[in-house]
Formats: sequence, structure tokens, C-alpha cells
Amino acid sequence: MSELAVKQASQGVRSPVGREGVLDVAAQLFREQGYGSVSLRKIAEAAGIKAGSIYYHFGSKDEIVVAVLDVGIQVVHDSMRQAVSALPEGTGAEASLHAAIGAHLRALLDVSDYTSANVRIFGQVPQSVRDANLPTRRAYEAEWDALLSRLQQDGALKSDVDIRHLRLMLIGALNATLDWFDPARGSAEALSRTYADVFLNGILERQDT
Amino acid sequence: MSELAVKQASQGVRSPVGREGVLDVAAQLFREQGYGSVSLRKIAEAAGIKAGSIYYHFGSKDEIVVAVLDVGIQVVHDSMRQAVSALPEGTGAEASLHAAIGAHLRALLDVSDYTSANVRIFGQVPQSVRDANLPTRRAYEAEWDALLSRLQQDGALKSDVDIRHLRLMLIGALNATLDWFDPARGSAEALSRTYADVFLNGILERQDT
DNA sequence: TCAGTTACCTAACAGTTGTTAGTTATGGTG
DNA sequence: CACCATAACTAACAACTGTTAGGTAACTGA
Repeated sequence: MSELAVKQASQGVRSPVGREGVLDVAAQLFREQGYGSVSLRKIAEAAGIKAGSIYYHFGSKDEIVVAVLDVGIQVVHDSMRQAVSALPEGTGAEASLHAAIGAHLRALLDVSDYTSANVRIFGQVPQSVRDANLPTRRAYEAEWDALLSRLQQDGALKSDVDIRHLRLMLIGALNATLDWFDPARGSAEALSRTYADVFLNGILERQDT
Repeated sequence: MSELAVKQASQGVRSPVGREGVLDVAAQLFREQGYGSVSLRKIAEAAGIKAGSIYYHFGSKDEIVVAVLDVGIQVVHDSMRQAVSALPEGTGAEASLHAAIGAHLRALLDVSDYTSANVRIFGQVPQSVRDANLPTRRAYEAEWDALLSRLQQDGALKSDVDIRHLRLMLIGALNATLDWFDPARGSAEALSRTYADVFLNGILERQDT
């Protein structure tokens, strides 16, 4: 039984788990165990209900997965947009990129089971589920492309780097941290500083200065 | 039926599929479809034999997966080590890193179903299987750490970058290309040039020069 | 009080999974 | 020829999967 299930059981009157409760538990299990080894019965047990009851809230397993994936992108998208738009006007490329990278990493590593579940299981999920999540994904990608294009047009980024490529490389590197990052041994904050510095300035020792 | 199965069937005398044939087919299916949705019956059918027959060559499904994962690392490890050791003595950091990155990307994107299967399914596989693959993995990681340390000791890399972090960031970014790279629309060769340049020099436009 | 809604439960279904035991055909070796 | 290892096959198993139909208890508004 999950914490949620225990909590429910210890209360005299157990309030309904509901659609949201099922979704929360599903996101957590997907993040921890991946898509393939999380069955509806596992989700139900962790939520403190029976498997059949899930069909009161959702029409199919795919419907749950799609919902988790969509929320996962929305959370990181909101986080990133808010962080960037909160910057004072005329903020430089360095600070802008650092803010965006920090927001992405925080959502992924600290804040949201939904976002980490998305990154973890997107490649394991049936094609139809992936397709359903695509529009939400594209919107987030467009946000990044807009930011990077703006910086490039300001002359802050090299004019010969391809924006799409750069975005794929950047987000790919950020998402890969999920495989090894241990929040007990480092902060997402410090990580984002390292990543921003490497991407902005490279790792080569320079003769100038 | 797979190409292999068809090939076998069209020959009058079908030569045995064997352990190797099963492994090849398994690697290809894992690369294409991930771990969860590839059953022993799918592997068997693609190989042109029946599911039960697989147990003549392997003791369990896990044993197949472990074998695929190990070969996948060995291939990319050999490729990378050979590329770097083939360089003339005194080769600079730029060329060394470019060679290593190129070797990794070629193994991942062009050459080996085993390597791409490894990257794709490692995160989907049971803990016990992951553990069995760990020693092989560590050896490859050590090869990278050795290369990066050497470059740093030569004074070519900034002295304040953490080697382990850098390796995780680099390999993470490289492996992430598997999710979107289309060999029909670009070469792994060109990709490795882009990646090496970004990591070495960064994306910031510079005032100097 | 009573009908309606909400949120669950029970029990079963058909299909798929990894795995096993026992059998069979083939080709080389004494 | 008989013998034996190789490499497969058939048929079944128990467990687990997503899913469905029908039932039940508790709260809500009239």
C-alpha cells in the first residue's frame, strides 16, 4: 500500500481517491518503474482501490498514460516560460539561458513526478500514445526555439548554429540527467550552472583573456 | 517473418539459426520496439523458429537481454578505443575528442543494433539485468574518464570542470540523439562535428579574435 | 423520504507472457 | 549399421494483462 493508501485507511472516513489521486499515483509509479512494468492493478493497489474501479475515471490505460504525459510537459513548460518572462528586460543571453535551463532541471529533478515520468516513459509507450502527446510537446519545443532564436538574432549566439539542432542537443543533455542525478548528492541549481557554462563557453581552456 | 526467416525458408536446406541468429534478431527488435513489447514469441518468429526452441540456446529471457546489452557496450567501446588510439602521438584535444565522439555516434547511429538497443532499453530492463551489465558499462566509462583526464592534465581542458560530470553530460547528449536522428537526413559524421564544436567552444558569440 | 449521483467493489473474460517436459528430425562418427 | 549430439518442435502450465458487467454503499438535493 502506498502512503496515500495508508493515509486514506487510517482516516475513519476515507475521502475518495478520485481521478486526481489515481493520476498522481500513476505518475509516481511510471517515474520509478517505467511503463512496461506498471499494471493497472499496481496503480490501483498503490492508490488504495481495486483495478476495476479505475475505469470509473478513465476509459483505458492509454488514457491514463496520455494524461500523465501531457501534464508532465505542461508543468515544465509553465516553469520555463515563467522563469524566462520574469527576467528584467534586456537580460543577456547568459542569464536567460541559465534561467531556462534551471527551470527545466528543477521541474525534471525536484518538482514533478509527471515531468520525470514523461521523460522516462515516452520512448516506451505505444505509438498512438506518443502521437497524442505530440501537440503539447511541440508547443514546449517552440518555446525553446523562440528563446534561442531571439538570442541568436541579438547577436549573442553564433550565427552558424542550427536552432533545432541546438535545442535537441540541449534538452537531450538535460533529460539525460534523470538517469544518474541523485538529489541527495547535489542540487539541480548547481547542475544548471554547470550545464549553462559548458554550453555557453565550452570546455576548452582559452589562450586569450 | 523477418528477412532472416525468409532467407532461411527459401533455401532448400535451412542452416541452423543458432544462438547468434537469435541474438541478432533480438537486438534488432529491442532497438526498434523497446524491451516491454518484445516477447520471446516475437523474437522466435522473426528468427524463423518457435518460442520454446529459444531455451535450447538461452536459459531465460533475461539471459538474452544481458547478452545484447553487453555486446552493445563492447562494440561502442572497441570503436571508441580504436579511433582514439589510431591518432598520431601528440594529437590535440580538439581532434581527440572529435574522434571519440565520432566513434560513439557511428556505433550508435550507423553500425550496431546492439549498441542502439542498449541505449534504448537499459532504462526499461529489470534491476537484475541492469546490474549484470554494469561491469561492462563501467569499463567504457573509465575509458572516457581516462581520455578526458589526459586532456585536462595537458592543460587543454579547463581545470575546474569535473570529469565525471562532463562525461555524463557528453554521453547523455550523444545517446539522446537516438531519439530523433534520421540517418536518411544527415550523417553521423556531420553530427559529431557539431557536437564536438559546441562542447569544446560553446555557442556564445565572442568579442575577441 | 426518496431518487440520483458518485465512487467504489466483485468476479469473470479472453489473450498474452515466460517457461517446461517430452518428442523428433538431421547429420556426423565409431 | 548403430550411436549421439545438435537444433529444433509440440503442447501445455500458471501467472498476469487490460477490460467489462453488474452490484453496493454513502452522500446530496428536492
